[in-house]
Amino acid sequence: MTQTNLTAQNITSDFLQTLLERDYVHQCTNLEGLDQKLSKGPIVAYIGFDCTANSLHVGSLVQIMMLRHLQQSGHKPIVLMGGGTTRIGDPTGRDESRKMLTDDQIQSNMDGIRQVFRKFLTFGEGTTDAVMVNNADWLDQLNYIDFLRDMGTHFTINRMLTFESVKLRLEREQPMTFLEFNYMILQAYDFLELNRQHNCALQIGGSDQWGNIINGIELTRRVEGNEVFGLTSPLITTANGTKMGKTAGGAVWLNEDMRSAYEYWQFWRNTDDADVGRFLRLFTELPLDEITRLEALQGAEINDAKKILANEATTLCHGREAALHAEEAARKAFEEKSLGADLPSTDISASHLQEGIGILDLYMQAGLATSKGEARRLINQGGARVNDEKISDTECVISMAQLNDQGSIKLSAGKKRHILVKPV
RNA sequence: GGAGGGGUGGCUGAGCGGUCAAAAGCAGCGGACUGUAAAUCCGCCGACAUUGUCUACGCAGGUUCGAAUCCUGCCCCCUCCA
Repeated sequence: MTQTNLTAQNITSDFLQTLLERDYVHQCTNLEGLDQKLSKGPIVAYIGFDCTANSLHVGSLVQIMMLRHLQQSGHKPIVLMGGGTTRIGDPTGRDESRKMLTDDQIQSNMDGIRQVFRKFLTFGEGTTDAVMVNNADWLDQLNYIDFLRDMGTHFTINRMLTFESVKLRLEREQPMTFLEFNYMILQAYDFLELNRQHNCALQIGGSDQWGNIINGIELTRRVEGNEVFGLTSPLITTANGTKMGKTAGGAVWLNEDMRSAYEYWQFWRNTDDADVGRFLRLFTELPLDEITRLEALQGAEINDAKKILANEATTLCHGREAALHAEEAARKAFEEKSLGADLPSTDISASHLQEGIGILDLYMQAGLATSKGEARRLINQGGARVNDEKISDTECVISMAQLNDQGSIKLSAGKKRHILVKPV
């Protein structure tokens, strides 16, 4: 289980070639072996996803993109939904056990996540079509004693205690329950099961999954005598050291009903200068020479590269049309400082507006402030604008009179947050 | 079961009878500077109400003119011992 020298030299498979060139690879259990296998013909590979929320966010995007590249290289991706393991909770990187989710919550989360994958992968019955499976299908039926006898013998406590996820908890003297301790065994069993059912030969995951992946590989070898592989991606951080994907409004969700295409576009548009090249490689499919050119842009010109990054990334997730809309809305809002009909909008009762709505309430209804106090602060500090006119009176009333020609009112909070209020 | 330590605002973490809506840092928000970047600087940062009211320091009571701070009971967490 040695870590191989990670260079694109001597690599013959398209898939690994792409991954290495674009910096997707952190560690691989056996790069040469995997390369050979990939070169001989289509293989099946999987990535597991938790069902802890009803959408994935950009934190999972590297994983998703790897599956996409896999499929485009002529291999078969399996999206493993952790319907069963989500009931346990992965202790990796956590100090506390996860709160329990009900089966209903898990089910509805899975439904939401499924929507995301349709955008990035082609599903179906063909050899390279993606499939989605749920580990609850096999985990839920396990018989405890049988499972212990069949699988338990392949794991030693001695070794399990050396895994990072366990060791850290123990060292930090944070309690780890037996339930969580079993997580790695169940995840290992997933790999074995997928190898049996689908001849799956590769598990991909984030670098924090290394230990879990190793366990699956070893279990599969011991039980089936099959050699399977593991590959991890680096943890993606931003230039200023924070985990990528966290933003003012919380997680950057991939489902459009949780994060509009406009906001998604804006997220990429606001990428740190230093991250532009790396993100273009990871999150777009532009050719490498084009990326090299873009990331070399200096000063304000790098904004052009950011727009391309935003367009490409948004296209992958929400479609070309939505991306262009978002770009146009942004152009109007930031470059022309005009109203921007494509900005996100919110509805408001027309009769309410007839009577007039206090500016503070309006900001709250538009979601630009969470309390009147916050709205008041915004106004007092000069960050509030209605139709691009600064508001200084916290008591002013907004009515139909403020409607612009498009029949809406543009509300701004600061320089970046804009929303159109439309009477209904 | 025994001994000790602790539960404070989104987080970290001070306060240990009034001057505490509660230090400090982080996060967040606004402004300036810029390139819708970074760094930096300034301001704000419980709620409602035009400076007063209400809600807040694990939960429930009590002492006091007055408690996050003292007392009682309960819940939860941690450490050590058996």
